[in-house]
Amino acid sequence: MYNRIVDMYTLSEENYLKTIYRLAQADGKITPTAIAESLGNNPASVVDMIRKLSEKQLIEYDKKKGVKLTAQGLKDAVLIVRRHRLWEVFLLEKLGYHWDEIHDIAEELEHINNDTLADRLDKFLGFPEYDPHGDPIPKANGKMAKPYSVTLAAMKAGSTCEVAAVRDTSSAFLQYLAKLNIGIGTKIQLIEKISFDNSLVISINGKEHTTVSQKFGDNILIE
Amino acid sequence: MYNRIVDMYTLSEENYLKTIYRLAQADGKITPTAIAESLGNNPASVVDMIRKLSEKQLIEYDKKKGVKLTAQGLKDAVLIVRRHRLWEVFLLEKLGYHWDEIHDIAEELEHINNDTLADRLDKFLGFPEYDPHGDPIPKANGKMAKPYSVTLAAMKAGSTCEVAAVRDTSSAFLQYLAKLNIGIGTKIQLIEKISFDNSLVISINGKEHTTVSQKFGDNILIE
DNA sequence: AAATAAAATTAGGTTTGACTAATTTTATTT
DNA sequence: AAATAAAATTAGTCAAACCTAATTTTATTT
Ligand SMILES: [Mn+2]
Ligand SMILES: [Mn+2]
Ligand SMILES: [Mn+2]
Ligand SMILES: [Mn+2]
Repeated sequence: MYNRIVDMYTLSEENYLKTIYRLAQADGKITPTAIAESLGNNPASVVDMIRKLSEKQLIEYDKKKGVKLTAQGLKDAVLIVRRHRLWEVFLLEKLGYHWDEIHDIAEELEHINNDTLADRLDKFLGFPEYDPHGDPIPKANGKMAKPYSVTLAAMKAGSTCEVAAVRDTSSAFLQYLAKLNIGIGTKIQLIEKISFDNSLVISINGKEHTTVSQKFGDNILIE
Repeated sequence: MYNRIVDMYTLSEENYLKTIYRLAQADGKITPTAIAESLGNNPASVVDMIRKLSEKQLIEYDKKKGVKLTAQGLKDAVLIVRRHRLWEVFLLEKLGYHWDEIHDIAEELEHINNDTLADRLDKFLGFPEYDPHGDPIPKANGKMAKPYSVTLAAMKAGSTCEVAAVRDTSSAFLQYLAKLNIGIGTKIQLIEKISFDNSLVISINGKEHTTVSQKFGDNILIE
């Protein structure tokens, strides 16, 4: 049995695959508009690419069900995500970048492909399980740990948790976290939920209380 | 005084700059045909790009004198070369690639740019002076050691040398060298030059004699 | 100096992946 | 159910970076 010849996708095709993969992690159907927003492209352009990727059998598009990755598309998307997250670990751990600087560089590095590059990098980094934002790194076979999914905002008042991952990886959010001294592994106690607007009063690493928004709490994933 | 906004060149522009830089190291004028051959493109396409790069003031083209990099073009080309050679060191030393596998991957990595990436990589690698093929690595300011230029073929019979660099970095040549147990630092004694075709009878690391072609000798640079 | 060959250039075309503007389809309000 | 709004799609355009084929310029032979 012959394997498809894969992995000679264009940069754009790869970015679309990865975006569709990411949108598929959330709930709801994947529409041209959603993809367009996510990539900062025009929906008309997305429709073109949907056609192209459908012809290549990497996705299936049904008006009702939206866009879905095929088995092949999923396999390929996961490998791009693997490369992205491995490079993020490299940039942070080996080159000393801060966690708010690595995403954009990894966005380019992820497209460099070579039979063994990801696997060698993986080995060099000591086979990390999670990237610097707490996202699981797919193994060469596509398997990976289940992503964290419980948010700080969903916790009940009084309980304590440990930060496992961040959902939003924008500089704005990550720099705000840095200012608050919050990183992966930080212990947070939820003191009180303000019922008016769901603001959260928290204690960071046992320090004095701080108030953060619901949006903030929605973007912190806990163990 | 304002600096030009640089470093947002396309992949193609960067590859042209680097090729022109490389051709400038050799002697003779740089013609559209030479660039075309070097890049595997059609001369007509090269003429297009010569126009584009001229407009951007990265090169100057004179029918008589051929293509020349401007001060700005040279500066930028050298930084691309810097990235290329640093990544080659990384791939060999950190990821364990063989020296005949690294060029093609570096050919892609060199285009990834970020204010501090090259400098951080440089530091991480311990500020290497030479890449795995013996080519000097430009510093952030553009300065670099003088490239090796004396060839094995130019040596006089009887003398001994140490391999400092290879001129040809094709897999074919590098694998041949590996088979002969020749690498950077290998000691070679030139036993005899066959006057008929300039073949070279050499002794590698003091071992028994081997005969190699003039072309071979032209592509080995010595200390 | 002609003739010929080689190199450079022009003209026109293709593909990829964007775009805008117009239209059609689908969903939401009233 | 009609009206309206939103989303999806089509049609046509554009720039980048390549190409081929034809032409012009330059270099080399005879
Ligand atoms: Mn990307
Ligand atoms: Mn990440
Ligand atoms: Mn390159
Ligand atoms: Mn090299």
